[in-house]
Amino acid sequence: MIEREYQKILAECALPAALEAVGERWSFLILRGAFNGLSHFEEFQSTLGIARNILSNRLVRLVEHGILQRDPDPADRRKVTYTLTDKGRELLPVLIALRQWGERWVSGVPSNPVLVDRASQRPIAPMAVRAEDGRPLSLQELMWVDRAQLQ
Amino acid sequence: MIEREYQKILAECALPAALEAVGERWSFLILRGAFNGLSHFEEFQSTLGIARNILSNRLVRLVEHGILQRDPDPADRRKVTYTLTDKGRELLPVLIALRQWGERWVSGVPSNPVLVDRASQRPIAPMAVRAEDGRPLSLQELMWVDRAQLQ
DNA sequence: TGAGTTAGTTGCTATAAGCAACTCATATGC
DNA sequence: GCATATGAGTTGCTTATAGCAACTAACTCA
Repeated sequence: MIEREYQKILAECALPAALEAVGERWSFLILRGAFNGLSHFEEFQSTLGIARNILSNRLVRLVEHGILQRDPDPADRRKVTYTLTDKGRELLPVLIALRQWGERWVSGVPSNPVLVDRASQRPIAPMAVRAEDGRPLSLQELMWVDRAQLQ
Repeated sequence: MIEREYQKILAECALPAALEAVGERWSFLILRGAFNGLSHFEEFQSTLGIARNILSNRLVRLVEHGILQRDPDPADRRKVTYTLTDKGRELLPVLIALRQWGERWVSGVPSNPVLVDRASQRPIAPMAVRAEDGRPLSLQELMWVDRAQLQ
């Protein structure tokens, strides 16, 4: 494959765009905190142990990208709540996939708490690349196809 | 929820461990390149436009973490090939989830090339958190449960 | 009114990223 | 066999990002 083709492949991929929004250090950990119920500056700061100026900067950026929403608390005007937007909530598959990978290949120990299906009370399935019908696919069952090639 | 509990929740999560391995700038883009067939230093460098010293450092770290494998080419002793290990290949769900999120929420345009099921020649399903039986679950259908609580 | 809380900001230092030029071992063409 | 090119880095220097400690300003609560 010639280099020109690589350039094209990699230029038409949304991964760099995604990383631009959430690829900085601490961003994922702040989002994990938000998924676990953190919502105030001091909560994020003391729980994550992140430097205050960095946290401030990251929160501004996540809000600018529409991933978190910043709302002054009307009841206590010192307080500000940061909550996930739809855009932010849709990052859950990314966080869970990374966490499961870390669990299996890095830390080696099961994480806690566990995300469970409310109905069955059973833990969620491992994140996997799947066919339209939901069947998990291995790398051998996958191939890259140029969009234009798709009938 | 008191702060002590947050500390515990976040300490028992494998996400920080995962980020330690692949959370640095460029790591994901290097891995994306590897999934797309890049294997040589000069290929990564010219395709990604990454500084040579940073690329060198990132490749060393990914090899140290067992995510890439470094092999001198016996046919041309100047060349070295970097290939994904099983540990590296299992990061595909993370990369795909991020790419799909970026596609939907940041770039707004479909990425190319597309990952398809070799059998059906149809694109893969969107990455989602799913129940054991493969059913996609929304955030409302999910809850965090302490591991010890599980029957 | 005075102490404590919340969400930051400021100034300074340390670590990481980026750039250009260079090295060194090999390969290739004449 | 020698000049030239290639592949995989390394070195030195500059710029950007992260981390730390101390400070501020608005507000709350006793």
